[in-house]
Amino acid sequence: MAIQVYNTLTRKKEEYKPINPHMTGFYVCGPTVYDYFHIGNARPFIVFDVVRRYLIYRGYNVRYVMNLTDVDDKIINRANERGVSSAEISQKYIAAFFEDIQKLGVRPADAYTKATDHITDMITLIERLVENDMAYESGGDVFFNVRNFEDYAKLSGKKLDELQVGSRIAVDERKKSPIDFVLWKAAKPGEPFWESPWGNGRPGWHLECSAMSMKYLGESFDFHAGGLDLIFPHHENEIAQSEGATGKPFVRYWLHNGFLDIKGDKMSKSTGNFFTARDILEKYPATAIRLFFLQKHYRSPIDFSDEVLQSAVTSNERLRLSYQKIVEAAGDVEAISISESDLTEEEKRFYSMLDGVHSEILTAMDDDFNSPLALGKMFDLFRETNRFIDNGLQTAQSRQLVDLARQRIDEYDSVFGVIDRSKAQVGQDKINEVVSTMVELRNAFRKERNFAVADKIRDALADAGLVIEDTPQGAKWRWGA
RNA sequence: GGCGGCGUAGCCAAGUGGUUAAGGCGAAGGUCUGCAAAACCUUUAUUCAUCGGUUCAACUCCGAUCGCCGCCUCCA
Repeated sequence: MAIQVYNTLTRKKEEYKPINPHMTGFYVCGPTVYDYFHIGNARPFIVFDVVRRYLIYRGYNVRYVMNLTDVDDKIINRANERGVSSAEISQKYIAAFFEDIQKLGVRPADAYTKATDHITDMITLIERLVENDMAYESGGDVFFNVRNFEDYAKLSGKKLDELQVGSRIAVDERKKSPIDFVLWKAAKPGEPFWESPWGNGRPGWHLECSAMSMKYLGESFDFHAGGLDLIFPHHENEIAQSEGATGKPFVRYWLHNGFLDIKGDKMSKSTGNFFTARDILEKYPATAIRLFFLQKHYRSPIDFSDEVLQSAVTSNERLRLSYQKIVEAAGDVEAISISESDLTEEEKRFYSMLDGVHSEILTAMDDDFNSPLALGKMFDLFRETNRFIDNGLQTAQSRQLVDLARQRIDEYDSVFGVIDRSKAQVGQDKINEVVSTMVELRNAFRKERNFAVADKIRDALADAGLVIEDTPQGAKWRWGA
């Protein structure tokens, strides 16, 4: 079964066929670094990283590139507000960006490309467009000549005559057509600028993505992803700039994630209706935040609420504790091969459940990365494995099977990253000794059936975030949620 | 106005022309426990916004209605 992806360009699911069998090119629109990114911005970073991980899991050699847009009106405005340089602003928020995605468990891209490092590539691209009569200079600015690019609006499906041009932004009178967009902006006082054939200036918004994606992934590549709102104009204009210059199809599959809403409204910096990712990370574990996102399909809108996030925290705890239980139950198993004929009936059932879940998870993810369905199957796998363990592991084969389940879970979680392993180890420092002593004391009181004191110890530890569990193997402690 | 999306249990959420409408959270009961915790078991949608239509058969396709949301030139 091949992977099916929903392609915004064709508005249907298509089978994924690599352009180049040796390299899957994947470009994701990254941040404009003028502020901390908010939890809605985090969605594409997380979900497309998962898409990329899944492609890798399925054997594709993915080259994953993300831009850092560090020249832009918003950065300049922010710099002016604070009386610092644009570079200071962008450096600060690039550093913050890396901190935040790292905490969110997003794997690093193969390349992060900064717009300011690629000015000459952008100028070259504009020159090609001018040569092709796809762009024209006017008063130090260079505009894309939309009327000369036949395929314009093929991604967004808009009709040029019906675009309500100027509804939000005043139309520049130097444009040949109001729908033309700027490729190069002449320098204004107090703004960063670079030299160009059209005088000093700076690149327009969409240009860096065209220039950098083609530079690192080739003039035609497989995937380009970003938020729904980027379809128009950003990605539309990228197509125009790229194909207008090369005459080749730019991107095969366009992927767009749905929005994160707050009480039904889009989370947006311009309205002040947002929470930064770093604030949310203060309150919730990253694996719970990931689960929150991945339990909904990436193209659907999500309503952000503490209630739903809290339920993700609870399910995340369930995964975390069950995983630990599975690891402990498997113990240090010897690598013996499982021969099906030696298995008990129950073991056979478990073994075939493992294979059933495996194919269900692959089928789910193959179908346009249906992570909610796949995670549902993973919860099934946990429940079945817990039950299998609870029924008692009599044979070496049984423990071997549990270990196989553990391996499978590790595989799946290499894609999803929803199991919190940060608390897997009980503390190794002084706290460990203190807590162990407390637990021993409590055991002593329990033996004397002095439950009042024993419970008081347990309550005190609970206040410190520690959970005591009395198991058949004795009392254990762990960190709570 | 143009284009696009959505409406499934208390909440979140998969699904889709015909098997019991996944899974998670919550709630209730049970096993285990001194009590808990964790885990497991059972229960929790005769029904998929509403109304029509197509069909042997629709939650799934078509139409209408209501409600919600996004984009329409620098927002993920």
